[in-house]
Amino acid sequence: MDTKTICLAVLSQSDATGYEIKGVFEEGPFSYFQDVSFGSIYPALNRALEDGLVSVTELPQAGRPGKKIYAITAAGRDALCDTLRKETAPDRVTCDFLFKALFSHLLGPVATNAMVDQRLAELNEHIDRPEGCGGGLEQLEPREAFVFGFGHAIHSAMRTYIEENRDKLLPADGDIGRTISTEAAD
Amino acid sequence: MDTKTICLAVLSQSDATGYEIKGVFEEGPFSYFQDVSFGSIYPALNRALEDGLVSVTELPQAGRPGKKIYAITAAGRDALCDTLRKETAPDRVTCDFLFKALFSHLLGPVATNAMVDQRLAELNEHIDRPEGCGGGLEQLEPREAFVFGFGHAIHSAMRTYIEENRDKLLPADGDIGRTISTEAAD
DNA sequence: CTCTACATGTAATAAGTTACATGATTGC
DNA sequence: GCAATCATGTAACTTATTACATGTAGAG
Repeated sequence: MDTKTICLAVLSQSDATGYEIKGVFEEGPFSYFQDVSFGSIYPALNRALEDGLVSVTELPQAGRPGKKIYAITAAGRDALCDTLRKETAPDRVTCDFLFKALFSHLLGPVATNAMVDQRLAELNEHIDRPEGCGGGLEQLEPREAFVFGFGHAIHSAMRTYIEENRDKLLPADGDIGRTISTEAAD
Repeated sequence: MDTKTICLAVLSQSDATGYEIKGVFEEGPFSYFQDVSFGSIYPALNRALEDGLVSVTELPQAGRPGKKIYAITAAGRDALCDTLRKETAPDRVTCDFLFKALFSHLLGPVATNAMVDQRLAELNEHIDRPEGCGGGLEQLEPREAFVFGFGHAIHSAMRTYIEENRDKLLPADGDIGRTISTEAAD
């Protein structure tokens, strides 16, 4: 989703600074499917301000650059709803992992196993970390629980699939891949 | 994965034209996790040619612009292996669907239901279409079957999860969402 | 007669990432 | 003292998408 929409969506929940907007999708239960950087947030907020989609209250702070607390306007809310109704970008399961798996014969069994183990470790980290949301898991609203649970379900399915099928990525010779072969480690 | 790597990877399997490279990830069993357009393929191939990663054989055709059949070089194969060993970009479950689900209260029950139905239809289309690979499903190599099966498993998991939890996206009032309410259709 | 497949390529445009610049405070 | 957190912002860079330009042949 484009940065402008992300900003408007966060602001539709509560007023926030650019810094805080980044935090919503950087940590917490929703970090797994969106990503934003300051380099796109701040320009997006300024553009939204020019377009009257948000308003800003500046509160100066000692030393630090003044906090700019953004709030969504009625026009912003309309624009957000419009976008949510229109956009129907097809979903993407874009992981480089699959790409590498498809060409795992070029990697060799040792590097392939290492890659698979790493991917499983990443998945486990995500799955076994329900605290990721900052301790407020039980307070999630149903639709938030839906999104959080979606990630959990999908990552679990990935783990299961990988565990059950990883042998397909290795030569059929038996336990070559499990043993340290003569292949040079990278 | 960046276009250059995609091109090299396809060429590592067999010689191909830019047109054919696009086809590999546009249709067939691997189209669900990668995307490429001509606007990125042709420049990538020309850059790869300059860098000595591929060679080209031009065969003129009547009328049509001459076919340029690219082949990977030894240097290209090395570059490809290097990239596959290094890159460990975290995977992304980037679907706008989740984003919209998170803000489904702004859509209202009718639009939300429509969105969910549409997503389910898309998933079903993908899941129930094993012919997607051009009829050669049984001939897939194990690692290809792994990647194809991965998509199937994940899409099935998504479908199951959505079917079982879609009620979380609607108000808890019972069957409001299932009935045509007074809400205006978009 | 038009649309699609074949086949390559460029240019305008869009969008985001990374790195930098600034600067105080708090924890290690 | 050094890194991290808070806090905003700009500029350079990379990358890809879209639309266009060109042109034939076959299918409907």
